[in-house]
Amino acid sequence: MKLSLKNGMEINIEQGANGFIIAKQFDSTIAKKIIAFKHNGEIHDMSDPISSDGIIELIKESDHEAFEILNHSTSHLLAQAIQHLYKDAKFGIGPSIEEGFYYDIDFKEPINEGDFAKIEAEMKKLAKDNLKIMRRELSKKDALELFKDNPYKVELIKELTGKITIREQGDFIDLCKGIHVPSTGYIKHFKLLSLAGAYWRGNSDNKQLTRIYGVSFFSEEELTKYLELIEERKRRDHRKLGKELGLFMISEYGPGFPFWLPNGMILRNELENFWYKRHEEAGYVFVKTPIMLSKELWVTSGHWSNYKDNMYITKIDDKEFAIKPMNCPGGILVYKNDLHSYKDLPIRMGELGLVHRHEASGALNGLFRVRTFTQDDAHVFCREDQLQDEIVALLRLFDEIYTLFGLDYHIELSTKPEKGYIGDDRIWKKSEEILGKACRTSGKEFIINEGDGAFYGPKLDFKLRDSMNRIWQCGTIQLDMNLPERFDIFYIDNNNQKVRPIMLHRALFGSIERFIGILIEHFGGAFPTWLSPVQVNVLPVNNKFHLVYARDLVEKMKQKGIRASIDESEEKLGYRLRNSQMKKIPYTIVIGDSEVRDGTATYRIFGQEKQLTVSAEDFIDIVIKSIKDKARY
RNA sequence: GCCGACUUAGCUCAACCUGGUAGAGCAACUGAAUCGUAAUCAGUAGGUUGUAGGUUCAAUUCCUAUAGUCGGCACCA
Repeated sequence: MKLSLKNGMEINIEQGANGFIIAKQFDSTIAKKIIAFKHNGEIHDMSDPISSDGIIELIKESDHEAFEILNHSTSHLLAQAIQHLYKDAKFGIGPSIEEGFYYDIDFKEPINEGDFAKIEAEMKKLAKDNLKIMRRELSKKDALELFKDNPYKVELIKELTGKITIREQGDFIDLCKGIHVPSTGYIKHFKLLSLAGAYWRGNSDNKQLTRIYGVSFFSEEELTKYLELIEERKRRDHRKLGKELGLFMISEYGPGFPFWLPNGMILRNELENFWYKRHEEAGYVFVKTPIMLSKELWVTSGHWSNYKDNMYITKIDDKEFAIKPMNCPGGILVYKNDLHSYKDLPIRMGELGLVHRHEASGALNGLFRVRTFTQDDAHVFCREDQLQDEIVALLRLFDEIYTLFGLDYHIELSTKPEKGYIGDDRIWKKSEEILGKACRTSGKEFIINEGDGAFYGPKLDFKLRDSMNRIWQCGTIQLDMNLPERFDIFYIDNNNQKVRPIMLHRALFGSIERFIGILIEHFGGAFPTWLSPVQVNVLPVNNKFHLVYARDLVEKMKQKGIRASIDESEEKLGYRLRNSQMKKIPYTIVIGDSEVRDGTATYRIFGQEKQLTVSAEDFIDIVIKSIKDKARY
């Protein structure tokens, strides 16, 4: 049978026992590298039956789809090896994921990472056997019979309709409609990475299975590269760098409650000052609301009924109070403190608000997930006719600031949840449209996250991608249809009528703590000059002859607002230079005979070996410009 | 909260499997060396091995509990 390839070529396909085998006429080297194929847009196994019309696109090793197919196949190989080594193991599911694969397995006896070596060895053996991966279809009844000893597969089969697809490789059979490589021989370069508990079907009421994570590549180089990436992530871990650079600490006396150390405070203050300045320019006013407010307020806002268990509660004179988990009710009280005319709107009310949330102990993670953090919050109260412009302005501001840090991002529009939401459908639909339209007006692409909105309104979430290719949710723009109603806020329109304003919640960094954590990892601790705790480090070659000039230079820099330090220790220059580099100080300058004689400074920038000599004044100007431009260096 | 692992000097690690009261490097301190771009040399000090129990003649080591941390899961207004 002949089919046309996407490039116009015609290829022969042959009907085999399981369907069709493609590309007989390709020479063996090319054919080997074809993993699967797309037919009319759908991905198929080499053994999938297809109709004889349509266009075929071959999926080769280099395609991302092939990576997914390989990893999914590797998860089956893992399961087969486990089946050989642990007779009582029962299998859940084993999909491919963004960076590899996992398989959820119910072990009779717990295993640990020490067992990986022998599992990998068994996998290698099975891969070497080059078992053909076969597809078969069964009736539901036969499938239930086949998997009768496995309650997990039985549960899955019961929910399926029509023919049940299974995969067979040697003595291993799995329920699976996914796409696979033609045989286990394709699986050569893989590694088991970690072990974790995971609830069956993601539901915490269910039993926890053991999840084994791994990753698989088509070449040893790719695997090595990936393992190096993991190492690099560990080197850049904000918890490690935070300790090394003296930015923050977490004491066992306060799990989830970070301490800010002197260097971290400098960074944080710079960030906050910048935030205030930029928002002031954007027409914001600022408030600070109390971190503890009475229970009634939280009952009114609805937080008491929704989040009581995650709030810290205390008593004052027998009256219940709660530490705020959000800033909005405080912001609303400020709004209600005045009567507002339609001419006053929009009111953009910013607050770096300290909030506390009782997060589950297992959720805590450095600065990324803490129990107390500062939201760079703002509440925008506006008229309906102003909403669109407000959102467009926010999109611009967010874009400007994320770009400043060199952070790529994408936007997700989260829409009305299935249930538990408030407000009527018409307003939801309209709000969702406005959010989408604002994105399009700003030329921002977005993807829709169906049903993922907050119960009180739809939102735009900003997901940042750091230099390590990981994604973090930071910014958010949320429409609130709940609080204005609950607190009965209004403005007076031009007919002297009370009108409910629209309320937007928005955060750009999300949490200052988390954002700094991201920055630490994104920059690997080597911050742009304006954020660096120490911006210039001065090394006199010899304390006898060069100290006076060096101190004088440091003093001059300090007067210009540069954070300069001097290393006067009686150590060799190489030693002090090394220390300076380890602290990732942007500029290190060396002062010796020639600098003192000529009134110059010889400097090198962090991470570079090049040395430059300029006049002391020029050097100061270079640093000041770097700070002012918020440039990397 | 759940599953698994881990916790030894300020930091990074060793000794634990097979019980006999802990070692190294860096940092700190003292001294010598005064040196031009990523670690000069020598010496000193530093630990009731996370905490609480238990087993044992003897526990850093084995057992139990507990706290914290890490990898995930669940959660994330």
